[in-house]
Amino acid sequence: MARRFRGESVHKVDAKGRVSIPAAFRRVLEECDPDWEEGHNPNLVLVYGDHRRKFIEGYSMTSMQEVDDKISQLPRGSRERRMLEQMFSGQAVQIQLDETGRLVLSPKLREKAGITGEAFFIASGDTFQIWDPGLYDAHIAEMDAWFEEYGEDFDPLTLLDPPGIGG
Amino acid sequence: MARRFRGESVHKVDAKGRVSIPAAFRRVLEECDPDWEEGHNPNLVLVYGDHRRKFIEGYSMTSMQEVDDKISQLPRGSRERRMLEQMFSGQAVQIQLDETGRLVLSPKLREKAGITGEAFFIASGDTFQIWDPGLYDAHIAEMDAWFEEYGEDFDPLTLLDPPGIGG
DNA sequence: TTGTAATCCATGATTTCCCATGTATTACCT
DNA sequence: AGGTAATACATGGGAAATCATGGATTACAA
Repeated sequence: MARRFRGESVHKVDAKGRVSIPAAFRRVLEECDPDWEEGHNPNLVLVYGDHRRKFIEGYSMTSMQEVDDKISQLPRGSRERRMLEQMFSGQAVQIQLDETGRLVLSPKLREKAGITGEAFFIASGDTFQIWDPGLYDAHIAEMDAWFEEYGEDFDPLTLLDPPGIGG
Repeated sequence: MARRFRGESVHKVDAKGRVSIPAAFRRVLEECDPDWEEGHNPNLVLVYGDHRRKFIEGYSMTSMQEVDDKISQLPRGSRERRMLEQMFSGQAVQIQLDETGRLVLSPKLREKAGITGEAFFIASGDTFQIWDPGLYDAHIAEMDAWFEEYGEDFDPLTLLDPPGIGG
């Protein structure tokens, strides 16, 4: 697995749909784009297909490649494969960052994710997510509620070694 | 498990948020950064987590890798995994020490940990923690109170071999 | 030609880098 | 052992590069 994204931040979305992506994310995209070279702009893939998810998912070229490889190992014509191909091929766009590290979220993408004036970026392993800040807050609140079930001073690290899974 | 951090100390935080980290910690970070080489500066990951966490946790690259690996073994999309990715990818930053062994705590990080003019560093196994000195004192007091429950002459080493858990 | 989109330029705010200094430690020599 | 030189550290200040963002300009296509 290539370098991972880290961090979270909010950026303005202007009238043209332009948004800066976190500078730290650019470094990862550059490293993970086999075609990238110094002085040029890295490519990435935005996946918006899953209608149950209210955010856009950003893939570096190498992590997209990993997904593609896995998909092509599924039996041709299988329901699973067709579904995944639709999502990662059809309902996704490959784009290139511009000179100043911005990308353009088309009206369709913005509409899908409910993004208007601001976009919230958050790393998630080898991908990152783009949310409407308000929707993300709601999402967090949900997570928190679930979290509370574990008690006040619960340490998430204990989730790393779930009982019953030999480590 | 790679080399462990040892020791504790207090360092000034300047107006730009720069702090020296304990020199001994640097040696560990260097050894535990696969990309590090003599004359360069080691990388590390700071995890600041959510509002419940009143300190910043520093990971060497290898110990972060261990956590990442464990996370990627959890089922994709499970709440546990999402929770952990949020914390270790989203609420974390990868940074590099500067030439003089300092790192920069961004305003967000300082605010999260309540750090102002000074930062307290303390080793904790294969990670270390960064606290506001005052909050750390309070934390210690709490720990002490809990410790008392075990009785005055309790030996902490006995915690290493808890009854009922085969070693 | 008239909107739409991709480029190019501009700028204030941050962040990084580079240099400087005083002090504490260690190494070394006599 | 005592003194001195040589490092390694902790900390500060300013210059330079990067970033986030807005506006204008040019290229394109309906």
